[in-house]
Amino acid sequence: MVDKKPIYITTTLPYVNADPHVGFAMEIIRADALARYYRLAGHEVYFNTGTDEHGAKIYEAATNEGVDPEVYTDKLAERFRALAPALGLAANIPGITFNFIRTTDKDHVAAAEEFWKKCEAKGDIYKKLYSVKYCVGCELEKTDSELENGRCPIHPNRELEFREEENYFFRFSNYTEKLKKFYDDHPDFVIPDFRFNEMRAFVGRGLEDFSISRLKTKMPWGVPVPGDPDQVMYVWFDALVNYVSAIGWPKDMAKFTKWWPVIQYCGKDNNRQQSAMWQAMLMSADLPNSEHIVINGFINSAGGQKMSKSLGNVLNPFDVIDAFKDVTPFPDDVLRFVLLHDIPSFEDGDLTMESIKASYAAHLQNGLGNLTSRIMKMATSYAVVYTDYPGDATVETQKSAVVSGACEQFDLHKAIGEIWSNGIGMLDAFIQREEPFKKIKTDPVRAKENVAYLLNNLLSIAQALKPFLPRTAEEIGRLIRENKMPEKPLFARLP
RNA sequence: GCCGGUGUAGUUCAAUGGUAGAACGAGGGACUCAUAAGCCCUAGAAAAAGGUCCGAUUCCUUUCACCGGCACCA
Repeated sequence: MVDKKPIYITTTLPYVNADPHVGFAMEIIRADALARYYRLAGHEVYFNTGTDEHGAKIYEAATNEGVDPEVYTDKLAERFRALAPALGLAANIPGITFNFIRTTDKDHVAAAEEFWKKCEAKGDIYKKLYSVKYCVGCELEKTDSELENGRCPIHPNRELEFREEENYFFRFSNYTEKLKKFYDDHPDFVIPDFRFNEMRAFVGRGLEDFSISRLKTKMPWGVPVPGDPDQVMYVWFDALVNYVSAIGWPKDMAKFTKWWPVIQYCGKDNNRQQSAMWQAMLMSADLPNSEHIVINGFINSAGGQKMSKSLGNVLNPFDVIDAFKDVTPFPDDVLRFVLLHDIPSFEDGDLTMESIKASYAAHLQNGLGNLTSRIMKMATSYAVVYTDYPGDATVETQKSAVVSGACEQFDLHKAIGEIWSNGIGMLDAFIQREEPFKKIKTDPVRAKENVAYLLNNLLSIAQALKPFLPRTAEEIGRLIRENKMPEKPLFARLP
């Protein structure tokens, strides 16, 4: 067997100041589906996810609860760790190394410090006095984007104070030309192309240095800055390093070299950090750049309305799974299905509990589930087992080429859509056209050939579905192998 | 404001300089292997105005609407 290139896929690390939301569930499910796809294609795969645990917001939240940040983050990290079993992630698949990193892990902290030193040795880190805008009314620092007409929108009658603070900065400005060249040399670096264009425009305007540390007296919850006990790293700097520390950098360079570079999934609000800032940091540390940055859109509520707590339209991934637990043994696959099938790969999409139920009924209950039952009913009744069927190699090859082509372009929405439009629908039509259930009385030989053909194709659908709906695909495969009807409907009607 | 994008059936999307396709939803029909599922049929669409062209949904211009980006929120 030819050794295929090892594949390293990572999600961003969600900030643990809130429970997992459906947008992150989508990100991690897409990354998981891609990981499974590459594994099935014969690659060894490293799958990384985890939690980003430093920074002011977490420090404040912990303080408000009156607990140490360590205690607070330990609790929240477990909530995110629980996503793996709940979402059917590939945590125990041979050939896929599942890694859950916390930015508070000892190795990660050491890696962040080492990374800092590399950038510093390069001359890309310097200390600078700069002024932050401070609203006395809010008792908070304000960024320019938070201001209206140079004033705090909550306290427009108060003058902003300018407070001086000394922080470390990263010489992002050194990398304007290098990033431009890198982008030009890697025309598929950011996916989709319109997100890449945004980055080209951003870098094209010229880059400003950004701050990468905070005063420890104000915010102690961070990785210490090497050689300066008064400062901790700003959470971005430390968190981004996880993509290399997760695969052993710098202490296990053999492991690092095996897996790097990485395919990174992230939301559209993370484009700049991943595609520009992190890439400049890698250049500074003399490490090769990432391989691809894949940018997801957001999930909105009905009519494209943003989800927000105040509107009460926030969709919780665990609620979705819960809503289907009584009608199917695979409620996690229902969530995976709607996130992959109903949301465009690169644009924003809408999702509500109502739309999920409609999609479930149309595609899983009346589609895949029903098709499996009707085929397996005939297969068991006529004693047709799954070996020695005639097959239709041409059609199958074309279909799988479309699916795998779409996967390799990160268009998982297109890939799973193809399985429904050119797989399931065609088999239902075939049954209607050939009527093997009638033919069995007049021409049993032909009828059994028809059923064998159906079994063959149902199996190929199950194979194609493995990256997307792993448990369902496995169950359909089992039914075919063991020549059994489903004991209960795979996807029963909702009450 | 500047830059980029989008505007096609009730909804989500597709293709195309020459008859605009599909899926979901809606209405109807014949069947029965199946989860009253599935199959077949039907209805239903180019934001507005101008230009180029024999011919424009497609190319160009303008208007309108919506979306994204324009750095320290992770």
